[in-house]
Parts: sequence; C-alpha cells; structure tokens
Amino acid sequence: MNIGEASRASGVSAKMIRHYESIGLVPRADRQDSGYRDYGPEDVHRLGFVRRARDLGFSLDRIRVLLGLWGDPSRTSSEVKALALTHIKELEGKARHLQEMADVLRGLSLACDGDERPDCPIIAGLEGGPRLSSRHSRDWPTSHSS
Amino acid sequence: MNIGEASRASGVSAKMIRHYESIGLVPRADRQDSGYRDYGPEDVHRLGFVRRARDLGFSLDRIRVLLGLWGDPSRTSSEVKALALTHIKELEGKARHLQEMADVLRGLSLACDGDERPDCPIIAGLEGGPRLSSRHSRDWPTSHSS
DNA sequence: CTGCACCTTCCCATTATGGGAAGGTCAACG
DNA sequence: CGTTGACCTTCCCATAATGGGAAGGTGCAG
Repeated sequence: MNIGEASRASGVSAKMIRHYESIGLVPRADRQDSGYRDYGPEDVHRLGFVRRARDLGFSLDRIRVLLGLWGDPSRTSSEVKALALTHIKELEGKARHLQEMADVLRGLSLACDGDERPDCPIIAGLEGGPRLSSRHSRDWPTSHSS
Repeated sequence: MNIGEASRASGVSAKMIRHYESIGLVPRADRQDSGYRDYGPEDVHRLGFVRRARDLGFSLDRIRVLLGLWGDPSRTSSEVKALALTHIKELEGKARHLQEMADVLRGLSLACDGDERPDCPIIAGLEGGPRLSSRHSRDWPTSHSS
C-alpha cells in the first residue's frame, strides 16, 4: 500500500512516516517500481505502535528503545516497566510544574479586581518585589518597617 | 552596565537578552562607545518582568502583550486578568493532559509484573488492541462473546 | 491525452534556548 | 608597553516534533 493509505491506517501523517524513516526510527520502506514507498500490515502495525507511544508522551528517542524492546524476544518486562515508570515520573513532574504555575497565577488573579482601573496585582507580581509563590497574599511581606 | 551584569541582575541569560532585543520584545539597548550594550535599572527591571512572566509559563508573544499592558497607563485590570485567566486555562489543560497520559501508563504499569519474563501489558497496550484510556482494566472489554 | 489525486525530495518555519567560532574591548599586572 | 584573561560583538548551528509548500514524477479514469 502507498504511504497515504498507511497513514490513514496507522494514524501517522505521511510527513511523519517519512520523517521517522529518515531518522531511522522505522526501517526504510520497500519501494514499488514507481519509486513510491510500499507498506505492509506489519509496517502499519509498527507505525500504530509509534503513534500510541507518542500519544502517551514518549519522545522519539524513547520510542526507539521501546521498539527495540518490542522486537526483542529476550526482553524482560521489568525493563519495559522501568522505562514506563521513569516516563510516568517525568510526565507527573511536568504536570506538577504546570499546575504550580497555574496556582501562582490564580493567586494573583484572585487578588485582581478585574475592573476598569489599571491597578493590578498580576502586573505587580510580575514586576518584581516578593518572589512569586503559591502562598496567600498575607504571606507576602511587602516590607518590614520594623 | 554591561550585558553580563544586566544578566546577573535580571536572571535572564545574555544570550536571551540579545535574542529578546532581536525580536523586538525589549527595546534596542543603548550602546557604549565600545559598541557594548549599555543597560540601566529600568532595563533590568523590564528584563526581570520578562523572566518572571516566563517563569509562569507565558510565551514570548504573550509577554509582548503583557509588556504593552504594563507600560500602558490606560490599561484596565480586567484586560490583564482576562489574559491571565486564559493562560491559567491553558496551563491547567496541559497539566491535565500530561496527567492523563501518566494515568494511562500507570494503569498499564500496574498490570505489568516487571519480572524477567517478556510478557508485558505495557508493550501490549502500545501494540494496539483496545484504545488506550485511563479506565481500569475491568472496563476494557477485550471482546463481547455475547 | 488530459486532469486529478497521489507520490517524490528538498527547503523553510515553528518555540525558546544554548553552544561555539572568530574577532574586538577593557582592565590589570608585570 | 605588552600580554593575558574576562568580557563583549555578530553569525551560524542545534535542539524536538511537526507542518507547509514548491517543483516535479506517477497512476488511473474519463
């Protein structure tokens, strides 16, 4: 089958299929006489694997490893699991980081009237002064006059 | 002051300061006779603003808008707040997405023995079959024999 | 034979950041 | 004065993953 059909069948864009081939993530596809790439069910299967791994946030580099494990009959499930757990930690670390940023910003936003006047704690927070944290405003000692 | 000092004072790398200038995010810096860029307290202040906005996950494009609002005496805090709330939604959306991926993977990992044998639900999950979801395994109807 | 859909390769753009080269400036030290 | 080392300049390249689009070849249907 042509690349377009393989793309539809696997959910990977033709552009990306070519790219994955160019970086050696997937083997070079066979060619028809026309020069068109030629894919079989196994290729589509592999591309689907890659797509699902991408959907779970794995980097192409890590997918390379996963593909190796996939095709390795002597793999151990502990290798796979270790890779997965590492990835889970990274995902959750990033999720936490994003949520922390959101929380800080929400704290500033709660203090912002959101009216027609220019005064705005959000701008003030960005402007400097106390480090941005997720704590409440009463924990922001703007100055210690003592 | 030289760019190095401005960098240390603002927490923005010299490389990035030049970059921000090149894309017009911050005004072109004055030059000393030597050709060195020359920064004043106000410049450092602005760079600090940019850094803190970056720390909260704002894109440079949005920081451009924030800087505009910052310097606009006729801004309304509602404009700022709206921008912030939009950004919060995006951050939380991304955080949720990452967490969902982690949850799916954790589901697969829990089912994986992690021993010396090759059998691995994680690999099987990537390989295809039922769509990857965050549901429990008892919610994965592999087949309906009825 | 024409037209349209599809394929090929190649280059460019994105986002934010950094590495590094080649060369100019400055200050200090001997 | 001369050298050295820290600092500055600009310019190009790289990253990760994806897409846009151009220029040109292929295949099939009418």
